Amino acid sequence: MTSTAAATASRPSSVPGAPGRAALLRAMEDLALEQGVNNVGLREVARRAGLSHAAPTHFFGSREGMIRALALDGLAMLEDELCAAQERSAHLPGRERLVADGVEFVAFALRHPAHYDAMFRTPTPARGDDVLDRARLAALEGLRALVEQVHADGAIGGDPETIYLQLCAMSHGIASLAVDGLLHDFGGAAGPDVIERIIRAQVAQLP
Amino acid sequence: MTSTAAATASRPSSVPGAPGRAALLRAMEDLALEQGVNNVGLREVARRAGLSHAAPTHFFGSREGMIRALALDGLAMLEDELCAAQERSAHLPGRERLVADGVEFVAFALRHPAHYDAMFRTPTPARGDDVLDRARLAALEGLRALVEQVHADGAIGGDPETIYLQLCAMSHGIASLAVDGLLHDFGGAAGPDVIERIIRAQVAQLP
DNA sequence: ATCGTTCCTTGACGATGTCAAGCCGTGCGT
DNA sequence: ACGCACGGCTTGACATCGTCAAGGAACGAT
Repeated sequence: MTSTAAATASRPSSVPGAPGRAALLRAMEDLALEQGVNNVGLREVARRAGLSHAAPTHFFGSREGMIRALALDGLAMLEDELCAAQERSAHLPGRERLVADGVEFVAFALRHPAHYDAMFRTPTPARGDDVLDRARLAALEGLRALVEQVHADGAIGGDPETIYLQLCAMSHGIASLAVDGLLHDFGGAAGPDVIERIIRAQVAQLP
Repeated sequence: MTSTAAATASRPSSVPGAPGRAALLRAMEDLALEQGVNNVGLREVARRAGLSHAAPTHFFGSREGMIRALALDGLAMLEDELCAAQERSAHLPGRERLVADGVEFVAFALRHPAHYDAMFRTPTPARGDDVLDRARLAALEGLRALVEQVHADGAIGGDPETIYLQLCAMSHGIASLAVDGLLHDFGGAAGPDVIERIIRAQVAQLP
């Protein structure tokens, strides 16, 4: 029950029980990609999903609830995709696995900017929401475990906790800049492979 | 001279020509601190500033223009404060100066979260705005120059461009997480000095 | 045939962003 | 002294928005 309930709670877009709900989430993602998450309007989402103007409020309770739903959706996706990336790179040496995880994290943000915004860059629904906090922790648990394992294997030294935070901060920083189109600003003459270059440099420097 | 002219141009809130404008900017900062930048409403700002409901549109043209004004205001402040921090730490060894600059950057974000949001975390007015882009570059020029100087002094090795980007990404990442209250989530048992600890670790690892 | 659920709509409310038009004091030219 | 342009702001109106209460249609179970 718990697993089904959790899956249902965190990925409501895939349950067939409420067709309109999934349509709304899809429409919202489209709109968020076009005009940014905090410019999406409930009524426009409903219009695009072919439903009445109050359908979003019905399903999500409020505008904030709708963004929250997108965030939970995205966090479940990120958890899956980071896990898959780890399996894909399981045969590589320790530091390469860290690079792969970091690159995958930023790539996810660029692949799903609307989701990423809702997940980590929309301060409003972030405060005191246990479900959301837990989902965020769960999505990153893989990275944390990887750091500890690579550390245990002796491929890196130092304090694993600090290193995990460094990687989180750096990945989130690059992802945020990239999603906002600010990397080019900051980077000046930076090519398209800046992201991997920075992450690689970062991991190479670890003690 | 340049500093005065730049401050006047980029900090219109301080010119006495339009008393209402400064009052609006102040009211907006207050409101943004309470409910987040993208939840501030023009009418509520006007109300709090004691002006009519259309005063903000008169001065800033639009909601987006008002956020842009807050961003420019903040960028000028950041430029000044980073510069001051550099002078304060000019006598320290190279790496310590990098730490001081990074810590000051994040401290600024925590001291002025509303400004920081408008400056670096509000994607809407960021696209294709030369003035804003230029102001962002100018605000960070000090950090870039510092990295190059410390590199020229031989205190760090590697590619200064990459290192500058690393520091930017990391600082922005920490600042974003901290402003959103997510650092505690990610950090688990992290104390209040996490920020300096991460930055210090980062700088210590530089080649 | 009636009940209960699920899924959604209708209608209304106050509040918002934006635009056009106008008001009013200060300073300046004449 | 007088007009007059200009900066600084207001008034009023409009479409649109988020939210809420109430209700209805489809549909399986009883």
